Amino acid sequence: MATLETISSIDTAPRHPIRLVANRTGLTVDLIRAWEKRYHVVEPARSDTKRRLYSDYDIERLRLIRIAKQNGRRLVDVAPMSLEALRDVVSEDSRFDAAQDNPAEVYRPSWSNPLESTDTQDAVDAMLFAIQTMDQHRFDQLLQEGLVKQALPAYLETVIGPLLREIGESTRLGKLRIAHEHMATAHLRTFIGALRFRETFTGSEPKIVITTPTGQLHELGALMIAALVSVDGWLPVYLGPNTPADEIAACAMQSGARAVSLSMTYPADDPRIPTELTRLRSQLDQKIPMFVGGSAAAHHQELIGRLGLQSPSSLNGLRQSLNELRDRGFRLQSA
Amino acid sequence: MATLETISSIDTAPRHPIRLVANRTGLTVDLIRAWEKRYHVVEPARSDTKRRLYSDYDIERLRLIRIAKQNGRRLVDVAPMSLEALRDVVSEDSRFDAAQDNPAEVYRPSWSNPLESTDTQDAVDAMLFAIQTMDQHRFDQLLQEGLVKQALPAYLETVIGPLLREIGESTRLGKLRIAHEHMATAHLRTFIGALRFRETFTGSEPKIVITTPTGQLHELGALMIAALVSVDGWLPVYLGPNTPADEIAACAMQSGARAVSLSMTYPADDPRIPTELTRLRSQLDQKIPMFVGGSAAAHHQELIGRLGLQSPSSLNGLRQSLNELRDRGFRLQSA
DNA sequence: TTTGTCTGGACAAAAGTGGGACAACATTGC
DNA sequence: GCAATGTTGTCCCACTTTTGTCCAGACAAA
Repeated sequence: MATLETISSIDTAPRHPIRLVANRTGLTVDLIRAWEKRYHVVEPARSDTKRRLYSDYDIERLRLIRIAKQNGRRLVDVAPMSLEALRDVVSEDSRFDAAQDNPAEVYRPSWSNPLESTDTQDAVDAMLFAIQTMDQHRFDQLLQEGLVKQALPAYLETVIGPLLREIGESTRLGKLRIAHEHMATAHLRTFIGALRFRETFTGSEPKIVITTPTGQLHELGALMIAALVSVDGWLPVYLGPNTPADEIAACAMQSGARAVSLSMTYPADDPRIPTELTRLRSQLDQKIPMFVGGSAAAHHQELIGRLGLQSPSSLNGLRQSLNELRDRGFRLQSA
Repeated sequence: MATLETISSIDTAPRHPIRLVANRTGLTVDLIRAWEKRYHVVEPARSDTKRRLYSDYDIERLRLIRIAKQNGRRLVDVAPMSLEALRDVVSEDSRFDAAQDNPAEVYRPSWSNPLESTDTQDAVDAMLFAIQTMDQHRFDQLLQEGLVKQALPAYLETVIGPLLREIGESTRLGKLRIAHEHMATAHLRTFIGALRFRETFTGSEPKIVITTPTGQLHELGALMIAALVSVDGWLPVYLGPNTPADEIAACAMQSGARAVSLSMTYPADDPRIPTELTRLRSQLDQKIPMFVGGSAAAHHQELIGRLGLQSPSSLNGLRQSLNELRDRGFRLQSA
């Protein structure tokens, strides 16, 4: 039974080119070579033409060293360490980081509680009050009520959207606790998700892949879009948040989607966004339009223009574009 | 489970001209020919006049190779690979790319493994098939149907749990793409979330805070617990995934919860877990029991014992503990 | 006739290699 | 506080290997 030894061991077979190592570790090719030259951080095997060939073990080492550096360690110190020592160092550092948290604060409601919600601002305020008082039942009730008063698209644009913004802003300012935000987000996830099933399904709807790119962990924007487009006779293929470009492309192909929509909110300047969008655009059939929305889209105007993506300025704009696309599709099919 | 292998087989009938292949894969015509000449990447059949005729299989190969190249692989390395090997390589790469935050949702409850009757195994297989073919409507239908046949607690334990495990495993093995897993996870999030609203609400239920600790991003285990306990007359205060210890404590205090339940699955050895659990236990009223479950709980036995946490070995065990707690509470209140 | 594909080869761009330079920054010694 | 020294990421060069594009002339398809 060699299991105990072998389980945790990492493959030391050399097979990965330097470019792949750079992709996986987030280091640059130059840097990997420089580290090797100076400190022998890793000593990769070579191909018969002197190309470096790295093992999984090497990659893990580099990854850990990078994290150690981010935690403030010096390269000279960590370079000669064994994998185990590196793991220890890294986990010790992150343990320390986790310890510094924000202090608890006294809770005091900062919104009044408008019982009769006349206009949308009142509706949002009432919901914020319910969130702050952790009154889940009331929150659900308000969400349901609002939906009765307005059609879904208007409701999403005038109530849910502003509500999300207020929640984010209030949490940032400390008016809401993270716990409140979490509870509200979880409820909204359930609520908006359930909306999609209200529409009947005929099987002939055009499909649209909806998700967020790698690094974007907030899914509510995308989920709102899924709910919205299902009203207009699209069938959303909803993938949740954080989907790699390759997977989005493959999904669009397999499902035969006619469009792709991405939502980006936070972090707005994630360096992976340009790469991912470019990759997706290049892998996707040119006839399939890509829509990008969300607050972070504004930070990538140039890229969006260069890649020829569509970036509607509002949910309504998105609806209109999709309606046109759908109708154009119908004409094509019948012609 | 031969189904999963067979349905993914690809047509090898040669019929596509090179131009179409170029359009579909995003490669140029010249490049496809060059790859063939130099590395025999694909060896298409020929028409009677020597025109190349590609099969769907060839196209898939070329598509995968293109993606592998974008991931940093060298053409020489990937050219001789089989389709399966290519799939492995590509899915491995996109999993470990600098993205590296989204390893397959491997939900392996430490607390279940009943003998799986053929009935439920069939149900799971049917769902897996729907997922693989991206038949969302069918998947929803199957989820709903299953719920009619069994009571919710049994359904969660015998169908949903095993399904999650199979999805995780299949994705790891490359039988499912990450996109499939994402779609399935998103649907399950919606489905399980909606279950909580089936129960009527009297306002007198004891509350239980349910979430996952910092670093644990997979929420389905926690959400299942929320659905489960609402059947037994608890009101879940559900916070979604990744909640810091301080926030959980504050939430328990504000809502007046009688218990806290945490789900931990991946990563099992996150160094933040001990810190967070210790912190939470110390901030929480000693009279409030903490339940921890999920596959990662097994990695922290010693800690769980030291802190005096409860770690039921099955969903049923959790139910029983909570029922006792609830009834004890009633006696206390009426006394 | 016009357009597209085929073969084989030529050529050029991209990417990798070893070596070194250099600026920004941190640390040390005084 | 300041200068000297050490650390580290980035860039440049000359050269090799790998990979993408282009061309010419023959033939096939529309």
